[in-house]
Amino acid sequence: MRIDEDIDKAAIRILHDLTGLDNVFLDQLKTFGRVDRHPMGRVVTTAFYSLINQTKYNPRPASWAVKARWKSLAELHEMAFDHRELLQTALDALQSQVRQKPIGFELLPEEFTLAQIQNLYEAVLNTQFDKANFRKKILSMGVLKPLDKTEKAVRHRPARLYRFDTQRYYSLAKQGFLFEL
Amino acid sequence: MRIDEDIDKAAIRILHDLTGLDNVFLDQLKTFGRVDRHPMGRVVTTAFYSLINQTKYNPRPASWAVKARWKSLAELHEMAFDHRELLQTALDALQSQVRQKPIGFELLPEEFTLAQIQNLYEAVLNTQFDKANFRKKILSMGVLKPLDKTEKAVRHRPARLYRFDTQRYYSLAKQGFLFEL
DNA sequence: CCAAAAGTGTTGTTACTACACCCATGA
DNA sequence: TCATGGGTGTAGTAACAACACTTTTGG
Repeated sequence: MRIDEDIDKAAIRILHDLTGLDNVFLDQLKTFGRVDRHPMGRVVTTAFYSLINQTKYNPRPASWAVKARWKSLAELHEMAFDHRELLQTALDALQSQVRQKPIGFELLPEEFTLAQIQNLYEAVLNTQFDKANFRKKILSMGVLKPLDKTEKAVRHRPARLYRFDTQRYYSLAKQGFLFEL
Repeated sequence: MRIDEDIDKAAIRILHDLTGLDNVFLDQLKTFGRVDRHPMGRVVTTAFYSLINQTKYNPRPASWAVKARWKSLAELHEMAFDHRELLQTALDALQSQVRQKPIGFELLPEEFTLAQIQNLYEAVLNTQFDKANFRKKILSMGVLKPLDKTEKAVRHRPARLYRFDTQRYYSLAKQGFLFEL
């Protein structure tokens, strides 16, 4: 972080410099400050995590970060320093946040099917949901706006598309409504 | 924080130096790093919050912090710098944490009555609960160990005392059980 | 017509709410 | 014996889980 830069701004800038990404969900996670966490000396790191929709955003790694690319969790092997711990903290935070705030939609296209949300939640929470019950629950929250559109070119009945209704969510939230999957 | 000191250790030390308190619940909250948050220059603060049981711990303010004392929220007026924001962040975190982790018991004596827990939750969450339903719910979690003791010297039917069963909580938590008020 | 996934309805069970009531104690 | 809070039971309702079933598309 620069001497004349807010910490949040620094996180945005660093993510942008590394990947070219901008205007993405970014949330402060935790500050890691064990004395021995870096072999070269004292380094205190405030970690942030971001949720990025691969269909909407195209990462362009900086020249000094050419090896930056998408990896599945399974692909990750050794990580530097205590970065495995940082990652685990982020995953825990994600699992806990995704159940009480509608941040899951950050990972979906603007328009999505109910099956896509369900798959997302099943992946993030590492569980299985009953299709009928899941859609009843998520629709009953009233924050999904059904569109007059369907999927195209699938070899089965095409699914209706939905949009997350931000306006509606905030007006409900103001009245004490809790998003809770 | 000292150059050779873990950030968590620093928080423990500072709390101890200021108040004499030791071995209390202490959790990292968030790191505040706006450029303009301190008029004297750039200050980045990692805030922690602590839950302290007044009946168990006796704060002894350091000589250079003689004005340190307990204040109710209502008593708080102006606070320095962005400390009002820090406090609000802590309160929000407390409300959200207390509903999903059994940290409320940090604020109670070792042995407590069900009415005490209920009062605590009502105060923290700023709500009211039905007595019968609240006790059914909290008892059904199975993490309260009933004692063969009751209150003394009350001019009504004395209430049974309970203890939070840490062992049991951890063994349940390992099986995926979620504390949720 | 078939396979595949979308989408709906029903039924039984569990959890929650509201509220009435009894109990034990000190004054 | 009264006031006060401790403690319990029940009935109605809402939420949830399981599962069977119908619908619509492409091949």
